[in-house]
Amino acid sequence: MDIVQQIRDKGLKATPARQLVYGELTRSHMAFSHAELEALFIDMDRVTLYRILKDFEDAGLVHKVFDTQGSTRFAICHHTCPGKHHAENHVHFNCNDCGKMFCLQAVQTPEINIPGGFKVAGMHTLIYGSCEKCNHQSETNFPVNKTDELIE
Amino acid sequence: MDIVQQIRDKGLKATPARQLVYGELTRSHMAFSHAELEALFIDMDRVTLYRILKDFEDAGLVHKVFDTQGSTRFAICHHTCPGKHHAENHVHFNCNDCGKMFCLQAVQTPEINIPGGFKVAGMHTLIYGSCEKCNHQSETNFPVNKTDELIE
DNA sequence: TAAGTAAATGCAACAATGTTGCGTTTAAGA
DNA sequence: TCTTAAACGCAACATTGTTGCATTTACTTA
Repeated sequence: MDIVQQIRDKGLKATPARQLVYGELTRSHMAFSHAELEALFIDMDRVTLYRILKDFEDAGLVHKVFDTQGSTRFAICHHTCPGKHHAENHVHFNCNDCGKMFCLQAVQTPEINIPGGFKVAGMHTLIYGSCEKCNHQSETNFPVNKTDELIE
Repeated sequence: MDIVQQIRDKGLKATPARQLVYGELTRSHMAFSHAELEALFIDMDRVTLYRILKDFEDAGLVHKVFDTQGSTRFAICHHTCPGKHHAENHVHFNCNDCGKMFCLQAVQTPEINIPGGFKVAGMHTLIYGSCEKCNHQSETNFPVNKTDELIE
């Protein structure tokens, strides 16, 4: 299904700005910060971008996550989220070196038991370390080749 | 060991403000936001509080965590952290109702395997739901008694 | 216990991130 | 193509955190 239709299906108008943002997010498994998107779409108004991300989140198109620095990031919802209540039951990986954040769709958040009177509703799992690209670069210590660009 | 000595042992001067902050943090297993501490110590300068928390973090006295809203919180390091590198291998619980955040010292972060070329350095586990107090209040629906104040 | 000094504080100013109000423009259905 | 609610662009504001600098204070040592 095309991008325009996916946006419209959520009751949102498929404006050019929204198509750009949604397109970028769907094309990768990355969680983007506002700053990253702003740098990508330099003509886009700052406030408009904030509102697009908020609207997408409310519509269940993207989910909001926080990286190891506490910065807000947005990533596409691959498993359709029912409205504002995001399942978001997968794990995120944050690279300490390049700062990029990956959605590991395939990895579910683990089960965990906690003591005390806590009623558990869900959990966030954020793994950090080195992503493949950075990892590889630091080991080999010479410029990586073009194929590495395809990893993400 | 007393608070003054613990602060001095990290090479920091045990000023009144630092004693107040460190005292509050040690007395509970809670992770405090800057705003919560500011409300607690109304005469304390905003910037001073920021610097105290930063100094404590650098010294390994407290660790920084982020709650489900992405807000920064600080909690005491119960297992002595070597300088800036915090072990912080325990789980945190964030109450959706009262917003408070608890350090579950007894619960270690689970083991997890992830695919791809990621090199894992560590992980953050944040569980959310209802804390005992809020949980209990919503069930009973009448004012809780004084003993509930002791739960934390 | 007084003096010297590096560290900590308080204040003002600034920076980054996010929100709100409002007038203008535009997507999409009639 | 017309209409209109939704989205946008801009300015202003709010919150959170940082930096520079002059003043004060905790701790050392004499």
